[in-house]
This record gives sequence, structure tokens and C-alpha cells, in this order.
Amino acid sequence: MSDEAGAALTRDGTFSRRTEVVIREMILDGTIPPGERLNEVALASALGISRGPLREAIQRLAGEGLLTMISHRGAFVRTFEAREIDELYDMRCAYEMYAARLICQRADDEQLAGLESFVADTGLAMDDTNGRYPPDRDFHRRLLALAGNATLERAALDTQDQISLARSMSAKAPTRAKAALGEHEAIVAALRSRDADTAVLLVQEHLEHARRGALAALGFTDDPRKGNETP
Amino acid sequence: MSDEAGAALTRDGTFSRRTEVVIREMILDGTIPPGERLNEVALASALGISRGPLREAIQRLAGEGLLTMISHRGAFVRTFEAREIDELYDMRCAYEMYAARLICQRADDEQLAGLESFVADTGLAMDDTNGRYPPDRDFHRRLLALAGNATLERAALDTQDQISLARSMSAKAPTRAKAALGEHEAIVAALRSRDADTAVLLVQEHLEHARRGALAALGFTDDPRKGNETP
DNA sequence: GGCATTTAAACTGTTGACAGTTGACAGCGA
DNA sequence: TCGCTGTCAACTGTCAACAGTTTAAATGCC
Repeated sequence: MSDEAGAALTRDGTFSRRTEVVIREMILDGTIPPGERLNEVALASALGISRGPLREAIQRLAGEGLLTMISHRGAFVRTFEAREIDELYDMRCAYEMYAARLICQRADDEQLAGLESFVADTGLAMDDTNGRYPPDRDFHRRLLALAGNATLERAALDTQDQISLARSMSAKAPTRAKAALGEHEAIVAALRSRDADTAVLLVQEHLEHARRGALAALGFTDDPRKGNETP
Repeated sequence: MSDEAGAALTRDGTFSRRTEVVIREMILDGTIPPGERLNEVALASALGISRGPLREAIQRLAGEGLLTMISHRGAFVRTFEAREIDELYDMRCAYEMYAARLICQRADDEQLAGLESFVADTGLAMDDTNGRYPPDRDFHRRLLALAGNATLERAALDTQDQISLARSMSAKAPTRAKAALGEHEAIVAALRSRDADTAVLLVQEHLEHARRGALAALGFTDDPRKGNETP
């Protein structure tokens, strides 16, 4: 990333796959902001490859929901309507609520202890974060990993990436760091006592809070299921 | 589909997109069975196009989980281990359990009445189906549509397609048609009375039955979370 | 005859060039 | 000045050919 673009894909593998990860990083970095078009000839020459493998990488990223493709007009970094963000949070709910259920069945105590100490450590480190809470993402990643379902984990991480991209449309940060930490602690406690119903409920409530925070930060004040308004 | 391959993509749109739907149909049809390789030059010439747009279609289908790509070896119609099928049923559970919850909140009585009459009609039509129950797929499609979340619906349908492909690895049909019908009726009843918790539970049980039936039909007898065995 | 090694065919990954489309700009007319 | 039209540059969609890898046959050796 700090390298020049052309040198960024000198490792092994096909150009197509390396290009995919480079562009994904550029999108999630903000190097290419939402709404911006990917000029194929410019991007290909910047990456030192031809348009063929670049286009293949673009197809895959579009399938992941990070790019929007319009016929004869090109690929654009995806932008999100309020409705779409709301739907993505539904997805997160579906994934993580079920993951919590799986964890109660499958995860061993050692794994849960690891998650618990992670929450404790990040709680100590969090003092003057001005409402930001960077470990939140990692907490959810670890949670999903403990469910022991690689398919579910990947799908959920893709959804996380889309939400992350959507949030990058606004510079406003969430302001509920301490609340989020407390909710994480409560979720872990429920998991440790293998209380699936409580864990699922706590995950749902936690994500509902996150949903409202995200929609507010992006300036979507109304109910996204009614009408749309741009910030 | 009944046309020759070359004439199958004469409608409007780009070659790449038309090729994508043609190949998806060929995979789900069984025209190209699981495990078979897609020979790019042969397939491209059969479709009357060049390898470029074909490869782009392949990338997208791989992203959907219908193809497996191996570097320098090509794209293969996906095959599934017991573990992967088990994971896919987890996904279905996550999607449809949450969909049931959303339906209880959002769907209006008219929509639920439509679903109810669909179940009633297919129940009457089902007499001598020898254990097969074709409307099952449509029931779940309708259920997902009523959740009012296009993102969730598409993801769930993709998972359905993957499961359908996995089941095509075996000719054995499920033998629980009447049980499935009864479970559908119970689910609809819970939805109509807006009893979210019951609906979610019934969906989960229904899908657990389907999971066991699928794994048994495919010859996976052991717990897929332990070891693997091929039928 | 069976097995390792070599060789050639087949196929994928990549490239550069061509063709059709889109969007913008200049020019014309009201 | 505003709107319409025709033209043009830029870009995407597509193609055919080249290069490197894999697979399979063919050869040689034990």
C-alpha cells in the first residue's frame, strides 16, 4: 500500500487474483472513494497489467458487493442507499445471531476464555478514544471465527466489509464506544454460560444499536423502509 | 435450453452476462455435472463467443459458489464435502430463521394469506409423489420474498442454489414429503399469528430435518463435523 | 511387464488491438 | 439565451494471438 501501485503485485499467484486483493484494499482504504469510477485503462497501466485480468478482478469484486457495474459505463465503487444499509444490518443480525447459537453448542471453554480476555484487554486500553472503538470489528471477527463455520464466516465478513464501505461515506464516528464494550461483555458472559437464547437476544440488541448508530452517522434520519433521503 | 448452445444467447445485454445465466442454468440443470471441468475454448466456441467474456462469467459464477477455480487448471463445477453441505444448511437456518422474524414484523395479512393458500394448494396436488415434494423450493422462495429484504433474499437464493447443486450429486430423492408439508403449514400458522419465536423455532426444526435428509440422501452418514467419507 | 523420465499436445493466463457505445462539446436554429 | 442536433473523443466489450503451465502420452530403462 505504501509501495507504488505497480510494485504492489509482485508476489506469486495470477495477476487477476493479486489485482483483486489490491483493489479491495484500495476500496476499503478509501483510496478509491464510493461513487468513483474505475477507469480500466488507467488502472491497468497503473498496476502494470493489461485490462483482461483487471476486468476479471472487477467481476469478482462486484460479486462481493464492493463494486457496481453498469453496462458500457464501467465499474463504480459502490454507494449505498439507507435501505441497503438497513438490509446489510439485517444480514449481520442473521449471521451473528445464528453464530452465537452455534458457539453455545460448539465452542470449547478455552476459546470462549480467549474471547473474554480479548474483551477485557481492549476495555483496559480504551480510555480517550473519543467515541471510537476500533476493536469492535475484531470482536465480531473473533466471534464469527468461533462459530466453526467457514462458509458463514466468509459471508459475514463480506457483509462487514460492505458495511465498512458504507460507513466510509461519512466521516462521522460512532459515539457509543463504552456502550458497545459493555454489550460485548454481556454477550461473552451469555456465551460462557451457554445460554443460547440470551446470547442471541443480546447480539440482536447490540446490532440494532449499531444499526441505528450507523444510519444516524450517515445522515439517514428517517425510517429507511419508508422513503430515501440523501445526507 | 432446448435451443442449441450458440443460439441460447441472442437476446440483448453483453455476452458476458448472457453467458453467465446460460452456464448457471447448465450447472443447475445437470447439463454440466458436479466435478466436470469447463473447457474454455470448447465452451466458448460452443456458445459462439471468445474466451474473454466467458472467463468473466466464470469468475462471477465462482463467486456464487457454483464453480471452483484452480490456478492453471481451470474451473470445475463445484463438488461438496459433507462438512460444506452442513455449513450451507447453517446458512439456510441463519437466513430463514431471521426471515421468519422479519415476516412477523413486516408482512401484511394479505401476503401471509397468499402463502397459506399456496401451501394448501400444493398440499391438495400432492398425492402420489413418491416422496418427492417439488413445491418445497417454491415455498422457501416465497417465504424469503415476504421478508422484504432484497439483499437477504438474493443471498439465501444463492445458498439454495448451492444446496440444490450439492443434492444433484445423488439421484436419491428425499422421502419426507408429507412431513415437510405439515411443517410448512405449521410455520405459516405461526407467522399468521405473528408468533415470531415459534415461527423461528419451527423453521429451525424444519431445516434440521431437511439437513439430515440431505446428508443421508448423499450417503454422508456420520457427523459431518467429525470426519469425511465419500459415498 | 512395470516404472521413471522425457517430450509433446492441450489448456489456461495474459496481452494488444479492433469495434460499438456513451457522454460531452461545439454548432446551429428558434 | 435556450434547446436541439451532429460530431468527436474516451471508454467499455470483444476478439485473436502469444507465453507459460499442466496433463498425458510416448519413450527408455530396470
